[in-house]
Formats: sequence, structure tokens, C-alpha cells
Amino acid sequence: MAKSFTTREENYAQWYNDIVKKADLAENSAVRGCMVIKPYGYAIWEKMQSALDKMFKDTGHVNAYFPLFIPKSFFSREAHHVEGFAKECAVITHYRLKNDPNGGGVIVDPEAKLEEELIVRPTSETIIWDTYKNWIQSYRDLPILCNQWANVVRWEMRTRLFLRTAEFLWQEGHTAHATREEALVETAKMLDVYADFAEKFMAMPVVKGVKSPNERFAGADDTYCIEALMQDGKALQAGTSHFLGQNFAKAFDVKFLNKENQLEYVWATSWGVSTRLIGALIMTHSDDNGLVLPPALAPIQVVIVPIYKNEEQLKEISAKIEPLVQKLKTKNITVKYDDDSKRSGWKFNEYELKGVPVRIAIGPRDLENNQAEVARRDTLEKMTLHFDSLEVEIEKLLKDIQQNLYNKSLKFREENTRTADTWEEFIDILDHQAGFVYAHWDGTPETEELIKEKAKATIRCIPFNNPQEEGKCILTGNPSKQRVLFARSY
RNA sequence: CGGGGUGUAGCGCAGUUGGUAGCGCGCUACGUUCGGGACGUAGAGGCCGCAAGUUCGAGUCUUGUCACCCCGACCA
Repeated sequence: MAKSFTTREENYAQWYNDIVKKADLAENSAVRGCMVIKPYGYAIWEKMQSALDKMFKDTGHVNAYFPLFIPKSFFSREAHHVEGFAKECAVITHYRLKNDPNGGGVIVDPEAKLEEELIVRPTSETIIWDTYKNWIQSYRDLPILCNQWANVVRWEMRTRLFLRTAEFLWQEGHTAHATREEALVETAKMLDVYADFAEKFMAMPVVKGVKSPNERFAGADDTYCIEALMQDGKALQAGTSHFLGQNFAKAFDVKFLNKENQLEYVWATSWGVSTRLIGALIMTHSDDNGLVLPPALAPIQVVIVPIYKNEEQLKEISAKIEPLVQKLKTKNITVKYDDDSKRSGWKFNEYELKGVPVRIAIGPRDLENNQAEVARRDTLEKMTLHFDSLEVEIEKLLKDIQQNLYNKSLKFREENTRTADTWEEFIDILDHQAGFVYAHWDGTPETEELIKEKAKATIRCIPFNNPQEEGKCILTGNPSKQRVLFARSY
């Protein structure tokens, strides 16, 4: 493994790539900026999907699917939206190829030019609001609480596996409401869902807050977000929930008749999290031995490695293990019994690289004493347990690992959250300690922009329930009412 | 689009003053091993990114070209 994350040196990127590669999560594809998610990486995504999907259903949402292609004209209807996304859109101009009359290959048939170009969705607000227009006439049609699991394309200049790729997988919720208040409640509710998911499943503490106007989603009135701190001290936006006001309703002319028989524009929200969360998971927990997965999202929670010299011993161990595997399975614990012919030492390393939370090793010595060696991935501790107690102990251990990972990350975040009162202090922290910095800001977009330019740090969010305190802006010295959360970020 | 770098076996790399291609990992077979990435022996695997030029001869020199990577610009 490249280098300890605690050094926070510039080769953190190298270290990150190493983990992605060695844990067999993903690789760059032949298509520039696009990523191949390998089976093990995808299995983590599936765990995330199923947990999130259940949370969405529990809050009254349903799944639907909308087109991959969006007519160009839809985009220009919401001015801010088009401005925000125009620079990174993939555009479809033709619908046919033909044999090249001058040579072997095929060329785009110039006669097959589309009358109106199609955009490959970078996000689906426009196509969905064009659709919602037909679904909504009266207040009785509201609310609409839809989610879609989809892929989107944003033609980024520079990409990094999971964190920023040209195509990525995500879910996007799009809701329509009769009142502003109801839409605001929805926006906050879904942010809470994301925060719960991050903390309970990913074991990753997050700061909930609202984005400054500069950092707001293109087309939103407000953007709420969860911000997490990675082990190199950089912040990562892990999820967003947008209050879209009536912007899209107005752009797509979506009105409804209220109880008083008056026409009103519909209120909207949208919210999403993506495969970027896998990147967040890697950068939150991994150590120098590789990936560390929280049990709640680990595709394999327990791996059992037999240690044997010959077929006969293997048979003996397998017979002993079989009932344990069954028992763990009935407790909904995902177990892999790896009786592959690879050497045990090789397997130990392999499963550590892959972040499997618990490893059980069992050999002739253990058979004799009716015991097993149990190793936990988070602390790398090994213990010898009575074989008959394993079923109970493993279950406890998984819970304990989940909690320990959360506690560890929370402690890391707390130790790396600081306050700065002067510009010098602010820069010093960013340069030498990184992490989150609470500092006063005069509240103007111009100052925010200047700080970004000079310090390469952005306002990650203005936390909810942020304590109000008088102070002076670290850059301009103008009066400020509160500290906001700054960091350098991904 | 700027600045830098790299293209040689599946992967990671070496290749001297130009002389016709090698190492490590991995792979295959057999044997010995097996409690923290084992070892031995024998194998398989190459249009040296592509094209043109210089030369008796090019992985190596020249020119062109393509691709990828890193640093910026970009990133709701």
C-alpha cells in the first residue's frame, strides 16, 4: 500500500487508486472518463441501493423511469439550469451510420441529422417536469413522490474513479407539491434520509447544512447538503437535496387547481446520491492494509478460511464449518467459506484488501480444541473463540465493528474541525492541517468567490442550527453574524 | 486549451555507442509445501502505439500522427 493516509501527502490520490484497484472495485474503461464498476464494487453499490430504496419507500416514495435523452430545447427553459450544465453535456446530433465510401470503416451519415439535438441527461429535472405537466391538474394529483435509479452523463474535464466520472450511477428523487411548506418539509426530510444512511450504513458522520448561493444547484432556490470529511482532510459533498421552488413548474408551465379553484404553480424538490458514495466509503475508513467496509454495506461480512495440509483435513474442517455457515445465514449474515486451493496467508491478505469485516480461520489445532481464530478488520485484532460461541459472538462483533467505525470517523472529524479568526490562521490551517474550518464570512457572493480564489477553499455549507455569533469576516473584516463551514474539497 | 510525462508479453517495468528482445508478477504442467501474499523444475505468451524517413541494419536516430497519465483551466 502506497502511503499512510495520516501523512496526508499529495500521493493520497495514488493511495486511493491503489485501494480501488487492489480491492477490485473498479477500473478505467476504454472510453475516456468512464469507469467500469467491477462485480465486487457493484456489490457494494447494490447494498447501498437496497438500503436507500427501502428508506425511500418508507418515506412514501415510488420508483419510476424517465428517458435517457432530453430534447435540447427543454434545457433552455430554465435559465439557471441550462447555464449550470451547458458546459458538460454530451449531445446527440445524428441517428445513423453508414459505410464510408472512401474506405473500410463507417461514418456518421450526414443525411441522418436530427432536427433537434438530444442531450444525454446530466440530471432529469427537465424531462421529468415536462412529463409531470401531463400528470398534474388538481391538488388531488399531488404530491407526486417519484424516484428513479439511473445513469447520467456529465462531460467532466478530469475524472477520478467513483468521485467524478463522465458517466455515473445514481438515484434522483423528483417530487411535486401543492405548497411551499410541504416542499420544504420534503427537502429537509430527504436530507435526513441521506444523513441517516451515511451514519447508520456507511458509518460516516456528516454535517447537514445549506449551500451558499454560489454553490447552489442550477435551478434551485436552496440546496441542502451533507458534507463529510475524508481522511486526507478534504471535504466531500456526499448528497444533496434541493428546494426547487416553482422554478421548474414555471419553466414547464405546470399548474394545478387548488381547493379554492385557483390555478397555482406546483412546488418542487429534487435530491440525489451517486456512486460517489463508494468513493466516500473508501476515503473514510480504509487503512494501509486496504479497504475497510462497514458490516452494513459489506458484500461479504464474514469470510471463513480453512487451514489444511491435505484433502482429508479440509473435509474435516468443511464438515465442522457447514452448520456454522447455515446458522450465520439464518441470522442474515453474509458468509463466504473460501475453500479455494490458494494458501491461507494469501487469502488473509486478499480479504483484508477487500475490507471484509470479520475473518474466521480454522485449522487442525482449532479442531482439536473446538475453537477458531477470529480477526476483525477495523482494528486488525485477532482473538481465539470457543467454536460453539461463534454464532453469537460474530453477530455482536459485526455490530461492534459498525459502531467502532462510526466512532473512529467521528473522532477524526472532531479532531480535524477547527476555527479560524484571521486570514493568516485560516490559510495556515488549510495548508498545514486541512480539515473543516469554521470562520466568519460577510455573507456576500463576491467575498466567497475571492476566498475560493485565494485559499482554494469553498464554503461547504452553512450548518443547520448554526450558532449565531457576532464576528468579522476573515477576508474583508466586515461584520458577520455566524461562522460558516469551509474546506478544500473534492 | 496550456505545462510536463509515458506508450515494449495479461499487469508492472528494463533495454548501454543502432546489430534483430529481456526481468519481476501473473498464467500452464508436475513435484515438494500449506497457522500471514511458499519453493523448485519445465513451459506458453511480443507487428516494441501507428505511419513515413535515415541506414546494410531501427525498440533505440529524425519527422509526423494517435492514445493514455499527471499538474492547471472546468467540476450545480
